[in-house]
Amino acid sequence: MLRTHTCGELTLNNLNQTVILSGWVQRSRDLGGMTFIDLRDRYGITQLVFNFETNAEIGEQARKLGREWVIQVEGIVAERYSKNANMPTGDIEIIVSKITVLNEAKLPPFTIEDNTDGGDELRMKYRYLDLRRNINKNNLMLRHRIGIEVRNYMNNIGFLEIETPFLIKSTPEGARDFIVPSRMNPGQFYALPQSPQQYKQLLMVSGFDRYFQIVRCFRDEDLRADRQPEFTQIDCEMSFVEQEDILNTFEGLVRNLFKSVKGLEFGNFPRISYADAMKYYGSDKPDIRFEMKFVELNDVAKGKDFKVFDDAELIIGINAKECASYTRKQIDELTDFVKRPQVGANGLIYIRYNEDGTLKSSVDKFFTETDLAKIAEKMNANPGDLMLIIAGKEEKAQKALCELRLEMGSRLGLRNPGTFAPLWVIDFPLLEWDEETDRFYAKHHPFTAPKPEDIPMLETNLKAVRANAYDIVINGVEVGGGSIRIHDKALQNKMFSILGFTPEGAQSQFGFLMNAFEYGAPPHGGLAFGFDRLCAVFSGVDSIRDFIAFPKNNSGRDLMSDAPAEVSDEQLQELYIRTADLPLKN
RNA sequence: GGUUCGGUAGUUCAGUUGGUUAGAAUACGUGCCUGUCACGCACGGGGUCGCGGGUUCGAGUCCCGUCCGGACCGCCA
Repeated sequence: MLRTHTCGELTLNNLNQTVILSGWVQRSRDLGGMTFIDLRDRYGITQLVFNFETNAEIGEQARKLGREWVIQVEGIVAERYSKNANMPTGDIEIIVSKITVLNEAKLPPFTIEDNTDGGDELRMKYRYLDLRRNINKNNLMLRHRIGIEVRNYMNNIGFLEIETPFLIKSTPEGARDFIVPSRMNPGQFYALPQSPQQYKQLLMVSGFDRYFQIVRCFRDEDLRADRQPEFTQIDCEMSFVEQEDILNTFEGLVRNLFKSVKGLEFGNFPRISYADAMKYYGSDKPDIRFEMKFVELNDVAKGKDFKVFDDAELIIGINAKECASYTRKQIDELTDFVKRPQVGANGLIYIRYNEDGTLKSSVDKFFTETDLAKIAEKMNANPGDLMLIIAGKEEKAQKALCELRLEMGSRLGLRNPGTFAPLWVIDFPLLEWDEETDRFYAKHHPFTAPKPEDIPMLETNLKAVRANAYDIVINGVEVGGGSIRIHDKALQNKMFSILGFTPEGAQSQFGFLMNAFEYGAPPHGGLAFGFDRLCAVFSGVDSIRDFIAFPKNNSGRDLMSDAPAEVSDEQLQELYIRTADLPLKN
């Protein structure tokens, strides 16, 4: 037997038992007359003790053990002289009588400790070692926990988990597909799914009225801390439902996750329309852990001969409570922040509402104290507050002020990772105009149903048509989104034509789905959660990589295996792929 | 495609205006130490300053190029 117990379970209840433990040497402390070794496995750490007075021979063996060696020990559970209240096994230690070295280990390139000395790159290269650390281990355990809770909950309310194919047909809409050459069909390619979208709709046609799947998805787009080329969705679809049914069902799921995983109770999630989200937060995924809503100032700010304001399409501000004491330097910092190309504002105007009731601004040349007081009143500002104002084209100003609002929220400590503010964003626009290609794109995807009351506008005002589409947002992170789908063939054809597909083009891209819809498609809709993001949000961190066992870096590389890599000419020849078109190196 | 930050000991970093033998912490090794748990103390080994070129009497430091990594914008229905 290699072990009788794990390294995390022994307590005073096991006193005087003879036990066998196996694990990794975390660290040793050699005090001369005695040596302590921390033995680690997935379950915890147990202290081994070696006393040279009672058994010098085994003490000598213990001294030779290096970091991360894999060992097995046999010994007796004893009560500690000096206990360690910080660890679950801190009351006991093992008086070891026998050591077996199961495997020696090279010195790890970074220390396997909670406060490791390793940098990101190195830890990625040796990811299997990094996963020995508590932080990563706990993240993967949380992921497992959430996955189990999702499956239990969905099962309990009648959902079936059904797998869909990974080798599918490429679709031109949306994200770039990863493509896979077909050896048996020269010159032809599969695509890896960006999501099981069309298959889950086919399952609705098949009558599986409650489907879900925890499934890997693939998108060949540039990466971020919260975006990986392969990621996992909790993909869900339901038949015979309206938007309200879906929101309620999945709000139930999220509420249950919060309760079972975090022990938190929530009432009904607030709902906000896309239009209001943009108006008040400048974002379709607002962080509503704090207020600081946008206030539109066009009527009180224009007409004072200040060109920036008079020329602006939109003038909006936020009220940073209790920030009137901000120094010139701090305000300059904020100005630089919004002027960064990524944020894109041309400048920042401030109005300081001093404690004595006077008003001081960066535009005093154009605005009298009375003018400023009007703005202050509109922004609900009080003495001690600092108003920050951005003007410009509507979209640009909203985006910049959104960034500034989040920055101020962070600076003021209003974005506590332990606080959770979920909400639904609903009534998304159906279509999005693309200047570059001079055509409409589906904001969500081409199967999204317009709101019934907006259908007449498909003939008159495409930009104003709203969709039965919705996102669930937690703490400013879009953790899920979905829509009611079109199940009416005529409406679907109308959509394809608006999106610029010829009937033949639509038939060749989506024919199998369209054909299926002729055989009795039920009304249906669904939603997909980003599983990795959900885990990250639950932990209050930004990076989903921390919740993926073996993630890619932001160039899409696996630093550990060094994928992607070149393949042999033979492999390429089998696939009828020539290398001649590759960019030359050097 | 773009913006920006970084690359110096196993590791994390410092390195002033271009100037003597490139430092610290930690890790590692050796010795001492009987209650440690970030043990302590002493000593020691450890460097292609990412790579290539240039400027200079002299380059870790300045310039050009290049490779690698991080963050972000575009992109991500």
